[in-house]
Amino acid sequence: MALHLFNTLSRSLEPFRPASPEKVGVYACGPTIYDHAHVGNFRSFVFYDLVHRYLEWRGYPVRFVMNLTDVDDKTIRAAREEGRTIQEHTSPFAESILADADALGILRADGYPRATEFVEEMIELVQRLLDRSHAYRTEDGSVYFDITSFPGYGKLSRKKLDEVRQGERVAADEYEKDDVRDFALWKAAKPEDREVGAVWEAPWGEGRPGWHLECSAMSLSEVGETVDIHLGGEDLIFPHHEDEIAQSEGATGKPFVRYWLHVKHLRFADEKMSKSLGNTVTVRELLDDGVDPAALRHQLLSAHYRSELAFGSDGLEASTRAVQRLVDFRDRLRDAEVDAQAPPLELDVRARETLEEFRRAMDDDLNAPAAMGALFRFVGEGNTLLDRGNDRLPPQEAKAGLELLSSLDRVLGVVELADGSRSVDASTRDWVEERIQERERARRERDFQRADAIRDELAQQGIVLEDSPKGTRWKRVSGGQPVG
RNA sequence: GGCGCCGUGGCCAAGUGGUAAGGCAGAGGACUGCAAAUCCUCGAUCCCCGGUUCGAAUCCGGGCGGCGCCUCCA
Repeated sequence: MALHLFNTLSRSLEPFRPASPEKVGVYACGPTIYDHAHVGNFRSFVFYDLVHRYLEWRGYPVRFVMNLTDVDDKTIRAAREEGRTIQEHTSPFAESILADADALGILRADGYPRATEFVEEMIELVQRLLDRSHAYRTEDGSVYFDITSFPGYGKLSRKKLDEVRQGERVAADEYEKDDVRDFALWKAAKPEDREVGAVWEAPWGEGRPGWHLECSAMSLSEVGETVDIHLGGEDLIFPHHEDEIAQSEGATGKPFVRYWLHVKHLRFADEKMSKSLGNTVTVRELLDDGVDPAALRHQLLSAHYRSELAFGSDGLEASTRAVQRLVDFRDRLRDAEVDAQAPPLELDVRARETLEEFRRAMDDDLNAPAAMGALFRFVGEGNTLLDRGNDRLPPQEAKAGLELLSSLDRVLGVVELADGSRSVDASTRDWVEERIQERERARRERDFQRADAIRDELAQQGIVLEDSPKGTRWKRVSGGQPVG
């Protein structure tokens, strides 16, 4: 079976066929960088990363781009409040968001274009739309897209034009449009735009780009006229993506996007997490509170992207333990005794089966929860087999098992993250070893009170001991209590 | 009002026609000095009511409940 994706455009599962085998172009709608990103945003970004990683795992050459919106109503308002230019205001947030992305093990994109870097391209795009009579200028120097000039308008969101409620938009809009449903390509400069440096020169007057123009311009120049996959949150379907299609196809006459994928919202305290509802939690806050980044990543992958994900501390707690189970199993397998004479456990057979199950799940519209189900089934059965074999197995089986784990983790990215936050420096290592030896002496003398005191002391530092007939093993675990 | 989604064991969550993956939590047991890790055992008539079918969590109709979009939003 080949990879299948649910295309919002057709509302159905379609086999994935990129326009060209040479390069798969992916454009992801990124954040507006006027504030720190919250967990809901990162549900999307982690999903984008899953797409990125899975396409590469599947062997596609990928060009993956995510934009950063650094000029719009919100950035302008926020910059004014701080008395800064939009540039000054947004730059730190771009850094903060990329830092959070790193913390969650998100692969770097091939590019993070910012709207303000593509104003020239946007102006050209507007000009093309004017030339092709898809747009018109108004007296104040703004430019609007004429949606009646684009017959396909509404095809993504499945809205009928005459059903769009018009009253509120008229009241809310202070510009002069021919038709209230038209949207701005270029907004004539206002004093508050000038204050924060959000003004550019254009043939039809000074102003700034409209709401949706940046994605079209950057997508066209950074990925190409036809993008294979365009990613975004479900809230962007209308009007953002609908307008992008109109602009882009209006300008190029070519299909803009082959596959539209939209992520459902994160639910937090029974409603969607969003800034306007004021129920957001930032990634930064969670990490500062000691949440294991690997657990957060695991949690964000634990529901299918087209389902709502109920976010909360119970889930984070469950994910923390689930991640530890993966790490423990990997360590157990890595430390197992390999011996060509060992009786076969057939772990390699299970590894092959698991790989197939994993691929089948991911091929089915990137079903990460089902894919992780296959992984955990392997862990459970693997533990049983190792128990049976007394942690001794043939080398090729150990190798097959470890390779499977690392292969699946190239997609999931959970174990590598967990390893990162569990690393221990040399001096701590020495200290731990020393304390363990001391505890061993106490145990030999059957001074269990003292032995337990040492164990507790280590536990306070996040070091957990596991006694076994082969000696005492130790590991670092993630500490801290999730909030929410 | 228009469009759409969802309702699976205590929590989270796969499965969408052949009688219920997985994670977490819980109970009992094995192992352990005690733990930890691990293993074994235990738990769901899949919101309700009808219908289609040899057979439905899965399809259809109705109901109840929750959520999203229609406006900035991942």
